[in-house]
Amino acid sequence: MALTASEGREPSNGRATLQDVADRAGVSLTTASRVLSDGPRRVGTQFVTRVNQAAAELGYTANLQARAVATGQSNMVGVVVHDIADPYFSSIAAGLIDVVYARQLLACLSSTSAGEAGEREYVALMRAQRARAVIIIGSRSTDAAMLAGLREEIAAFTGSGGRAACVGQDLLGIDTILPENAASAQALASALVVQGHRRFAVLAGPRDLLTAQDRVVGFTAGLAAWSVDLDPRYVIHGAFTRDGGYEAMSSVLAIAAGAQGGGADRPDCVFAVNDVMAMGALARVRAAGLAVPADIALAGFDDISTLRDVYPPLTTVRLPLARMGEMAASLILTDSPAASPRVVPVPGEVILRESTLRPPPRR
Amino acid sequence: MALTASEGREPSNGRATLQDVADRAGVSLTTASRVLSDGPRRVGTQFVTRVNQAAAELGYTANLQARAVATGQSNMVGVVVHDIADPYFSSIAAGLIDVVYARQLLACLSSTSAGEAGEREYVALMRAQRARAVIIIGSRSTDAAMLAGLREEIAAFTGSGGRAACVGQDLLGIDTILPENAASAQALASALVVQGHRRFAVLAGPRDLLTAQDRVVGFTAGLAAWSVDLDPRYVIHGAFTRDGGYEAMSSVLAIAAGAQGGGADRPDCVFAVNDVMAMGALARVRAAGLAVPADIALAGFDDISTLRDVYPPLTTVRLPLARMGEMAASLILTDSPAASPRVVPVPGEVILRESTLRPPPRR
DNA sequence: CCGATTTGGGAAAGTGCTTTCCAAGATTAG
DNA sequence: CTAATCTTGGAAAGCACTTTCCCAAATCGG
Repeated sequence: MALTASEGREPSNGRATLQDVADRAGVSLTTASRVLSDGPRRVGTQFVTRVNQAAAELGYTANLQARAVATGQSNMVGVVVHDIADPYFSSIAAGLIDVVYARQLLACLSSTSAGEAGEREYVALMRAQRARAVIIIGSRSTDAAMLAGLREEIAAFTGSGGRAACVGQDLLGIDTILPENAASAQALASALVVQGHRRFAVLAGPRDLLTAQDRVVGFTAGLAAWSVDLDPRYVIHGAFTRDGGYEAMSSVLAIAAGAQGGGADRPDCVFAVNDVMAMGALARVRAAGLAVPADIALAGFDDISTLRDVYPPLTTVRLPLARMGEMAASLILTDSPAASPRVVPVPGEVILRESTLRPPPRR
Repeated sequence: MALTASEGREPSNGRATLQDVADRAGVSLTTASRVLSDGPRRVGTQFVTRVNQAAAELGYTANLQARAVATGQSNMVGVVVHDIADPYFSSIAAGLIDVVYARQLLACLSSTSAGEAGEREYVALMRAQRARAVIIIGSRSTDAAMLAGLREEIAAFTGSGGRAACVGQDLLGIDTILPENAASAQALASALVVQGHRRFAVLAGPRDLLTAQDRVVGFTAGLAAWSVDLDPRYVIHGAFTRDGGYEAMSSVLAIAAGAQGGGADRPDCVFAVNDVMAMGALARVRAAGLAVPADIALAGFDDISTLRDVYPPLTTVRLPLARMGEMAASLILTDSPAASPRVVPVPGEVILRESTLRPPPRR
């Protein structure tokens, strides 16, 4: 009783402080700090053990926030993602987080899914947190005002010493991992033409989403290179989601049915600008009583791993998503920022599978 | 020239501090703080405007780390996830992050995928960060030592004022969102028996993963209720992944082929303890030249949204994943911890689709 | 064996913020 | 018209750390 009282109050609330450790070890705050924060300064062995023991007994853990304030540098990396439930984003994020965590840093995710202005807001938050870096994953829209706002916020962030990188479009003037959407879509188009397809439809995603745009443009160029026309009526815009793909496919079928010739005009190959949309389109095709690829061929983009075993196997463009996340993380974790923003192109790989196989000509 | 020099150095490095703002506004640090951190204390209007203007001119943003140190409470919530690229986890995380972010908090994700001791390590990190709460998503293994270590760390965390919750197994003695794995698997088993299936195989996942265990146990119980035997040879353990499902299905086919009767013994229905494994199994079945459900029926668990359009549509158990994430977040964001840990059971819904349809008897 | 250098502990000054406490001036009540 | 209360600005004391600076003791070279 008397002993515990005189020994000074151990913080039973659980929040042991460095001072508590120092007191218990009978050393100065300074010494305790030196022992527990592996700095360059050496401390005598008997003190080291005493401090360590005291820390262990008190269950002490350094307050990293306070440390960050004192040292002026934090261990936080912000990750801006539209929708972490989307396999595209979550795959990239997974690669990213692995690298970040391996470097003893802390990855904080935003969910911008709700508000679109959320990106900017989150970067601002990261600045307030004095985060070490921020990584923005995902496609930029073409909304100039929003883009300008985001750029401004990023400038403020980097201006106050933070690093920034982006996976997607090279629009922010920062280090960027840039999937070659257009080139890959073009290659895909070529491959499909070679397979024998001629009448195409494109489920083009949102009109203002650059990634989607690039893929459409590349695809169109690929067709053009083979002198294959793409009927503009068959470029259907919609959401970048499963339902978007479903709806857009509905439109394709409706247009085909409405055209003279009673459907003879129907495209023989549909390109959905991402795999998730392709799945929606597939569902719609089946709902119409048609089969892929027998009645209509279908191709996607991204090669989402969860969808690699679907039937029919989906022709698509493989992007090394996890690798892209790792690359982004590596970019901002290099010692010093490059003089000018680096842009790392990431090629996609056309993967031809059954979903675009030309059916043998009917006898 | 003279002016700028005499006015005092504006921090051109971008890191404006509250003191800078106060100086520029010609007020005390205290007043600036009161204006910029909406406390209860009122400040005269002319000072408010002056401080705000100064802050705007300097591009000042409060250092949240410092604020956290000063106030003693942070805005961080740690989320422990095995593999964010797994749609099961990412769906839960999405719901979680939405709620967390809506409450102006910061969600930090771990990636435990690498090391299994990572969970404990991350909780420790969260304690060091003085995080407000930690949420552990995912199945616990039965490794007693590891579990004890994690519990210990969580105790330290809650002991120092943090909140903790868990989505998955009720093993940590904290608030838990508990999917009714066993009951749902049991219901699934019943439904499958009603559909006419009799000879079952179970792709059981890792032996030491409780979620997997529960599903197996529930499924077995469901069969037993109908006096349907489950041949123990057909309970195949393996990884909780697509490849695990593929391998396990290989074993099933091998056993069936090896049995006397030349495959007549083959199960007519296979239950994979999660959807991702079911996809792997599906791939294996197809590789064997068999069809689902014509030759063999297949059921999964989770109803992963990305897989809702696969062919054949997968019989499964739907868990409201995003909702579960939201619930978990809500649990730890309530004002005060409950006296005893709350356990919120979440029922699953059996969803019968084509993958388990009994083929019409052959003529 | 003595001056020069190293070693290592501690006091104190930051780090960027909040919050308590104090003291003037402005209101209000009686 | 004075005493009692509000207001409201600022000085200073935290918060939990790191780090600089100082100084005593120990080591070392010649």
